[in-house]
Amino acid sequence: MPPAGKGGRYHHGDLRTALIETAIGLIAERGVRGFSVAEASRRLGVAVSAPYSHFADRDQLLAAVTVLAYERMLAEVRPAMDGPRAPADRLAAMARGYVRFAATNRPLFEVLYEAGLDKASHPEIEVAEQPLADALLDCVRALTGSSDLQADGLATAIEAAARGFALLLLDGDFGAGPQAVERAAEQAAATTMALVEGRHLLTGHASQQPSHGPEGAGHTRPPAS
Amino acid sequence: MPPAGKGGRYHHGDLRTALIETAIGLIAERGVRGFSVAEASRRLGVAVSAPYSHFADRDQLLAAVTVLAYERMLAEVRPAMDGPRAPADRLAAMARGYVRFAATNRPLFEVLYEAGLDKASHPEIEVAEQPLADALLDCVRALTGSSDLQADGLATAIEAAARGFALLLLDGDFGAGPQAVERAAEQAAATTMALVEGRHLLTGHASQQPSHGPEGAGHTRPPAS
DNA sequence: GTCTATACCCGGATAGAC
DNA sequence: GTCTATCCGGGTATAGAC
Repeated sequence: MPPAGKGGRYHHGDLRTALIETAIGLIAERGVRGFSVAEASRRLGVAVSAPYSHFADRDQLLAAVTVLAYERMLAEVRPAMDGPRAPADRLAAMARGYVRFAATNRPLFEVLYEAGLDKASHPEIEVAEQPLADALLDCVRALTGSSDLQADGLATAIEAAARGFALLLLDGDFGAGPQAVERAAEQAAATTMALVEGRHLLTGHASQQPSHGPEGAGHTRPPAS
Repeated sequence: MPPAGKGGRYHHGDLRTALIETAIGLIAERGVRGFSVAEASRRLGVAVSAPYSHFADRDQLLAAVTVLAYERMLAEVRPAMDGPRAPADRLAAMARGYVRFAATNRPLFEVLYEAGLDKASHPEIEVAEQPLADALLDCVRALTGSSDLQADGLATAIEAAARGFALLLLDGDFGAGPQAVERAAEQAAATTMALVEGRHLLTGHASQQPSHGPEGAGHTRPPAS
């Protein structure tokens, strides 16, 4: 998205898009918590009030970034599913892609889990998330046959491991640089293969029915929205 | 600790400790990002400046909470290591304990990974962290014999998976309530067993030598400190 | 050790002109 | 759609009195 129209003037260009891009850069530098609409405005040379013509509030802007993040992640992971490989290899490739995505799109990965958005108030996010979840489940089911119980357990274990590897990588536990990324990605892939091999041990199931209701215990926190 | 009416200064036996406890409660309600020294002071009925007699700044207070978090986590995980079980079972029990700790000490778990503290400026944190890392490695090595390469790979995979399960649980992906905690903990344990079984596939190694140096790539972010 | 008071900075969000 | 101006709230941290 080049600054549309009049050379570099956002005033009549696509400020909405520019805000999203700038937000990503800002998050890369300061983290989601350090992101502010005011600072984004300053960087774009517009008034601090300008963004509010495009987003109702700060959270709406972050939600838009989140949707973009899921789209890009899907783009990074999808190639893994289209190869003619065996299901197990496809799963390993998805894990690899997930970790690579986290490393090469740090701010986008970060916004997914640290924006603190209330999913109920931002339905677009769940929509954008769905294809990824489906892709994983499809792939797992191709492997476990009709055993839905085992499929859920395996899918959750793979998801947990991949996310864990991504976080360890971003925390610097693998060192820095491109080799670190590849080490982490390969290890995530290998872990996935190991989980596939030992999948007979994973009988548990993760999520309930989408029972969106106020439930029993746990201290829940009021959403940031 | 009710604010003694008005204007009356009243003496805590130990404001420092009270601040740490209050911080935990505050983090439970608002998250690390929502924690502020000012609010903690208000809750304790002391002046906003009082905490600065005990902590140089906000980060020092959070660092103290972090140290406490590692101590409590160690207390929750250690029993898993003392049982007379086989190494594999001990590892599974550690994973189970880790997930349970995350669920029953949410704010402490949160502060570990979201406080955004610069570890270099808070050496106490690394000290408190060490026993945990050692415990895991010892346990893994009892299993893999002298193959340090495989030991590292397995330890990292277990750590990644456990952390992933803990996060999925806290995100609500397992539902709510005590049964959700147990489901997640059991699945983390089962996943650990599966990883042990398939450990021959995990050859990668995670962290370099503790080469604490400014390294190559990656966009690092200036510490919050 | 704790108080009062203060200086200073930042962010979100709105009203109304253009 | 964007600007200017403004209100409002919040946090960090320090100085100096008690």
